Amino acid sequence: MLTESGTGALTETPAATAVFTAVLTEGPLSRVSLARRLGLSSAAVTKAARPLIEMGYLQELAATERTGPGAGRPASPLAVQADREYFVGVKITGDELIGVVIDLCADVRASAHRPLTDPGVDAVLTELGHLVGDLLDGPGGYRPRTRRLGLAVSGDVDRATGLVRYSPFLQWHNVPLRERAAEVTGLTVTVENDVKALTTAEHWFGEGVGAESFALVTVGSGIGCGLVVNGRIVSGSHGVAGEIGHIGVDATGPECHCGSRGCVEAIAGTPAIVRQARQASGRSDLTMDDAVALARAGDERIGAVFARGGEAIGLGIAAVANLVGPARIVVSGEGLAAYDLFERHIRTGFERQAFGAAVECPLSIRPLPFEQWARGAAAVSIQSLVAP
Amino acid sequence: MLTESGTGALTETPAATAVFTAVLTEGPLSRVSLARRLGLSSAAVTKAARPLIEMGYLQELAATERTGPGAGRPASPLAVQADREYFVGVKITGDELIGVVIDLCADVRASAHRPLTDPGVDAVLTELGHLVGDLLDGPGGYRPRTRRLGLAVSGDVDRATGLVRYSPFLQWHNVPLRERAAEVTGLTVTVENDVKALTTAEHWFGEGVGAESFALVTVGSGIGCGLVVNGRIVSGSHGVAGEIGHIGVDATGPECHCGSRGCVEAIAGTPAIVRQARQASGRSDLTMDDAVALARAGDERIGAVFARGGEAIGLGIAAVANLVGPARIVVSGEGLAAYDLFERHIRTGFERQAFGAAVECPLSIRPLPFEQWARGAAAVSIQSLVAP
DNA sequence: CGTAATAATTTCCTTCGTCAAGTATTGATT
DNA sequence: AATCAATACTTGACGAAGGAAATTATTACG
Repeated sequence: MLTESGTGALTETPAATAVFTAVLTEGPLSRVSLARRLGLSSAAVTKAARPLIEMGYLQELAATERTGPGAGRPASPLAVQADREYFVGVKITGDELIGVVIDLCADVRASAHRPLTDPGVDAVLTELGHLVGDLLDGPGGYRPRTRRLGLAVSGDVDRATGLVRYSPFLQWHNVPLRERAAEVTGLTVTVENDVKALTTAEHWFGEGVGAESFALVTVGSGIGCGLVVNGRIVSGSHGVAGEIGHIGVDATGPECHCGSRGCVEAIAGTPAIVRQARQASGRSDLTMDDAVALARAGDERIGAVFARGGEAIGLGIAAVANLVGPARIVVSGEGLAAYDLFERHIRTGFERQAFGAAVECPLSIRPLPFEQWARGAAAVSIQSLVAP
Repeated sequence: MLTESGTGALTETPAATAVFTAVLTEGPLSRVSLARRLGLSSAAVTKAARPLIEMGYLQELAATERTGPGAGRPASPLAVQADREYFVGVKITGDELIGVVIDLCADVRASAHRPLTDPGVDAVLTELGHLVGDLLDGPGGYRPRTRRLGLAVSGDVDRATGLVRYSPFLQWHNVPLRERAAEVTGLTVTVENDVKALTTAEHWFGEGVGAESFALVTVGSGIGCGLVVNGRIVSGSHGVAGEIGHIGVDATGPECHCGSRGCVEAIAGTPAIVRQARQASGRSDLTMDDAVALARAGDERIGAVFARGGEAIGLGIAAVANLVGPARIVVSGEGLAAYDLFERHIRTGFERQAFGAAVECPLSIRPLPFEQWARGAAAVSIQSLVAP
C-alpha cells in the first residue's frame, strides 16, 4: 500500500524534486556529488533526501571503495528503490493495445497486449480496463503498489489536460481520455503523444540521459521526431512538432500522400519500402520480411531500396541537427528492425547534409521493440509523479 | 552616474527578475496584473518593484481610467524608465562595424558605423574603440549612463564566455572577444551570435513578445534561423543551430557551395538571386537593385526568379514550423528589402509544405534595416543586465 | 456620505536553503 | 596504536523570499 498525499504527487521542494530526478536518471549518486551537480549545499541534499528515504523511494547503498589517492569518509550513494512503486503504460494503436508494468527504474516487469476490433473510444476503454487488470492482478502482484497509468496515443494530445484533440489512426476528436481512463482503471492517468512519450523515456532513462538537448527519430510507417531542447520536451504551439516525414529530399522521388514529391516518408517509410521493393522485384505480394530477407541475401535491387531509404532518413536527420543542434540523436522505430540494412546509409545521408560541426553529433541507430512505446507511456507517468 | 553593485548586474531575487522582465517586454503593467501573470502574490510584486523604482529602473505611471463596470482603486502601472541606462550594440561584419545606442526600452537613440579595411582582431578592436567613443561622447551625452556593450558576430560564439570560436567572414578562431573589447571600451561586454542576438531582441522587444516559442528567419546572402523554444533561445550543442539554408527544396535546382543541389540558400540567397537574374536577363553586370527594379517593372523572367526564391524560403520555413512548431514566425533580413516581390511566394511555399495545423502559424514578413543587427546586440546586453 | 470594488501596502509567518560548526569514517604517517 | 589529513555527511542557527491576511488607498455608484 502506498501512503502519500491524496493526489499522489510527491509533494516536495524544488530541491527534493531535483535530487530525486537526478538519482532517478543518473543512477546512484552520493549526496555531495548531487550537491555539486545541482548547485546546492550538501546540507540541502541531506534534508531533501531524508523524506524520500523515509517514504521508501530512495535507499542508501553500501559505501563503495574509495577512488583517488586521498583518504576520507566513503560516500554512501543514494539509489532509487525500484520496487517502491510500479507504473502501467499503454500504447494505443488502431488495432492493438500494448501494455507494460515498469518499476521506478523504468525496467519492464510485465507486458501484455490486446487486439482491438473497434477503435471507438468506448470499446478501447473497455479493453484498456481488461488489459490493466491483466497486468496488475497477474503473477507479479503489482496492484497494491501501482497508482499511475500512462497512455501513449499518436496525434495531437494535450498532456496538461489529458485531452486527445485529434488522433488520425483512431479517428478520435476531443476525447477527454484522462478522465475516461481514470474512471475505468481507478488510476491517476497521464496522456501523452506517443513520440513525445518515447522521447521522454529516452531522455530520462535511455541514451538521452544527461543531454541538454537531444532528438529521437522514429522510423516506421511514418517518420517522426521527438525533441528535447534546453532540457525540456518540445511541444509545438499548434499541436505540430517533430514532423520530419515530409521534408523533401529528392524532388524526383516518389509522390507522397501529402501532395509533394520525394518526402522522407515517401522513400523510407515502411509502406514506401515495401512498395519500392515490390517494384524492384516484380513480385506484387512481397512483404517487408521478404524484402529484408532478399536484401540480406544480397539482392542488389532491393538492397538499393534500403540504401535509398536510409539515405533519405539521414538527410532528414541532418535537417534536425542543422536546425536545433541536439547533443545526440537516437534513431529507432519498428522500421529499423532491419537496421543492419539501413545504418550505413543513414550515416552517409547524415554526413552529406550535416552542416559544419553538426556532423560530430553522435548518432545511435538501433531497432525498437514495439513494447518500448508502452514503456514510454509508463515513463511519462513516472515523470508526472516526480515533476507534475 | 550609475551606482549599483560592482559588476553591474541588477542583483535581484527571482521575483524581481521576473517582474522587471515582464515590465520590460510587456509594457506598463499594474502590480496586480503582474502578480497574476507571474503567479506571485501582489505583496511579492510590491516588494520586488520597490528597489527597482528606487534605483530608477522602473517608474509608476499615472493611474489610467477604469475599465469594466465596477469601482475600485485605479491601478498605477509600472513602466520602464527608458533613460535610466543606455546600451551600446555593435554588429561586426567583414567590412563594417555598425553601432547603435539604445535605451532601456530598446529604442534606438543613436547610430554610427565605420568601414573596416582589415578584419584582423586588432584592427577591429581599434575601430570598435573609436566607434563606441563616437556613439557615447557625441551629442546625446550617453557616456555617463552607459555601462554595457553587446557585440554581434556571425559564426560560432560562446555567449557564456564571450569567446568567438569561429567566425567565417572574419576568419577569426578562438578570439576572447569579451575580454579584448572590455579592455578597449571599459564597458561590460556580452558577445553573441548575430542571428541569436536578433532573435533575442525580437523575443523581448519585437513581434516575439509573449510567445513561448518563435522563429526568426533571416534572408540575406545566407538564410538563417533563430529559434526560441519553451521561452529560451536554442543554442545548438555543437555550435550549430538554425541552419536552414541547406535544406534541399529542389533537387533539380542550382548547385550549392555546400556540395548539394537546390538548397534554399542556393535559390533564395542574395547572391543566388543576382546570379539567376543575370542568367534570366542575359546581362552579366546586373545588380540586386537592377533586378528588383526590373521585377517591379514587370519583367516576368526576373519576377520568376523572385517567385522561385520566395517559394524556396517558404518551404524552408515550413520545415521549421513542422519540426519545432513555433507560435509565430518572423521573416526578415536585408534580402527582404524587396519583400513585396517575395511575400506572396513565401506564403505559397509555406502553405504548401506546412503540416496540418502548422499552416495556422502566423507569418510576419518584413524588411530589416541593417542597423537592427546592432540593436539586437544591444538588446542582448540589456538581457545580460536583467538575467545574467 | 456610505458602500462595494479594486489596488497597493504592511505585518507577520512559514519555508527553504545556506553557513558554519560538528560528527563520521577512511587511508596515510608517525 | 595514535594521530592527522581528507572527505562525507549532519545538525542547528540564521536569513531571505514569498505568502496570507489584515489594513490602507482610491475610485464609482447609489
